[in-house]
Amino acid sequence: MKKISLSNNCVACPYRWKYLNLLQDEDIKAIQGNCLNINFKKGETICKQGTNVTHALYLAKGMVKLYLEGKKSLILKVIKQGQYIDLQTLFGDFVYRYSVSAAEDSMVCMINADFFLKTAKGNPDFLFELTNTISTSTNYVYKKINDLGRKQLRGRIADALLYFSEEIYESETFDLNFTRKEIAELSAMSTENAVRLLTELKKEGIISVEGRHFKVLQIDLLRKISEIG
Amino acid sequence: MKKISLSNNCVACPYRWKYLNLLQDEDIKAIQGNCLNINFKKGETICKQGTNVTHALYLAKGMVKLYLEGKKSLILKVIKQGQYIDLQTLFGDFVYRYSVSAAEDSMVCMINADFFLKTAKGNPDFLFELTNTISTSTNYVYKKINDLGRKQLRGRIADALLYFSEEIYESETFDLNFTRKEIAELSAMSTENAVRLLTELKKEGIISVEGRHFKVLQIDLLRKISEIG
DNA sequence: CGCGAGCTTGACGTTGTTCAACTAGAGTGG
DNA sequence: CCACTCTAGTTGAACAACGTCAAGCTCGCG
Repeated sequence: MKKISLSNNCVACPYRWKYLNLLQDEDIKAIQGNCLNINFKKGETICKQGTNVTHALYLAKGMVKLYLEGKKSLILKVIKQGQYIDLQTLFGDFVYRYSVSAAEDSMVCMINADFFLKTAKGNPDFLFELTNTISTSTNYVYKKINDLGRKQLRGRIADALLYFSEEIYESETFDLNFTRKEIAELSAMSTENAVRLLTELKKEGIISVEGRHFKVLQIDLLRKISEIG
Repeated sequence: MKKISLSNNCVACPYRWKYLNLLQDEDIKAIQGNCLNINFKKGETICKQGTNVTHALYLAKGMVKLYLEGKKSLILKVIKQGQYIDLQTLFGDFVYRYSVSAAEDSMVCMINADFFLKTAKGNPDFLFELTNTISTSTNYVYKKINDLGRKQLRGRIADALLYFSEEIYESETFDLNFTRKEIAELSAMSTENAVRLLTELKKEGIISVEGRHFKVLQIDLLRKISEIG
């Protein structure tokens, strides 16, 4: 069951977006009046591919995954707290190109879409940072195309490990909250091959794996594997 | 040899961006003073992966391809006249993630990057449309990931044909100005397989092909092939 | 007429998926 | 506390998908 509540103090919120301060306090308070806080448990769906955007979604706490649905899923990326989830949809054609679900218990701020866009339009500096955010995220997607379109399995699993280590957990050791199946979906391969390649990398001493506990031992080699594909 | 000239009448330019009119004439004239027109012959490189953005690039006339370099190229997309080429780089981290070259003789307007950004920031409505443009283009890239990450060759070649027919040439018959190798690079497959699949689709009566002259005969079937992957 | 680039086809080897079987651990109900 | 079941993870073997190699073909151009 989701716990829903009205936002009560966006101005002083410790989880607020780092560029929210580009707005005047009165604008922030107005947003607050149009904002709901919703709690999602791990695994719950936050938004669904093919539906229309009605709110700007800001991930205040937790972690979510963006993925494409179909016979088999493809995980586009993982988003950590402190980021918007759906800006390019909000500023695009309002149709979600992907689904989003909680990778751990998460809290999402839902801000009325029209109101959010109006506020953005009235605050160029704020809008400018939103635009930068969208652009940076687009560039990530280009990298993803490069990875999927031109690398073999070994390169792709290396990409996934580097992604977790460098982007998501920001540490050479991490406790992954994703299954082998999800690693495979992130790398666009079968679960079996993801497993095989992980044990291979483990045997070669490039990583160590114990269940969900990972450690990158030779990051240079991992980068090289990623490069040569 | 490139023909370079100063822009001389952006206000009345028949090739100008459809949302340029959101700027005041004085702003447009200021842009004009910071804008060069450059002609590229087919095949010439317009910008190079890994380099820094110094200008906003607007494709006034012609057609270009965006592609990732490497041992083998991967064509991300084709851009037709009337669109900006590098907005997400300009608003991102200023490093080109892809190379661009002319698919036919083209004219590009190069507007000083700092000046362009400053102007955008000072004109929220204009900036808003730029943001929308970037967002829409991001959504296209998600589709591309879906195509490359989850479909087999047959689905991917169908995607390429639909892309040319529906997005680029906007006609069921078209004279392609790309080689078989480039079709393959757009679909992330070997040239040989691109050829094989095209003749296959031809034999099945789904398309007709004579050299570079294409005709989509059964678009429903093509869409179905694209869907099932 | 000869040359080279783009195109085409078949044979073959590699890469990656699918299927099937098995293990370990976590939760459940008697 | 012990069967029972369910899910995640693992491994091997068969099979399909795809790329590479080699050869030949066509057409435009010098």
